[in-house]
Amino acid sequence: MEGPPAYFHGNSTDRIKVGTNNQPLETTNKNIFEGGSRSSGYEISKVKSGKKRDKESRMHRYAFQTRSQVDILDDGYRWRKYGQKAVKNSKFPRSYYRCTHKGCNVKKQIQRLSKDEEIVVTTYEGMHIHPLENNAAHSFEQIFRQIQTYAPP
DNA sequence: CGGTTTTGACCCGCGC
DNA sequence: GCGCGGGTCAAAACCG
Repeated sequence: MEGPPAYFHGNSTDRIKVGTNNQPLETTNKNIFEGGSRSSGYEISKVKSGKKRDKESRMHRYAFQTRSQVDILDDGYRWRKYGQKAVKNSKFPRSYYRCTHKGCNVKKQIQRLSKDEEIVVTTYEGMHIHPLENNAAHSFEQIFRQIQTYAPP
């Protein structure tokens, strides 16, 4: 398996602190509820046959684009990476993270656009049922703040 | 040592 | 029915 981008190779443990606006951070909030042309498994309307316990997990989906050099944004939660797949239209692989809470099944996808490698699309799926770490909540709040107040040159 | 990343395999829905 | 594309699992490696 060769082909992982440089940023994946080198610093996978390197997490960006949101409070540190060292690099330009351009963010655009947009919700993607597309499901039209392709089946990407976006919306699970009906469950089917007694497969396994299937709860309403893929309900709240929210994604925002971030212009950053790092993929992992510190939102104050603990994430465990459980997969990485290459997307068809993207030159870069998509990473799958899951919240490491007890009973909190929140998932998170991180994808980088092939055209603009500076743009990182982060997609959240589900709702957290557990409070944030001590005072890490400020991280997420600051992310939101930067989303709305950033003014591109 | 424990938690997490890594990476290939496996699964599932859909289109041909 | 098979192949494709995307999503998840699980075992070993890895790092504090």
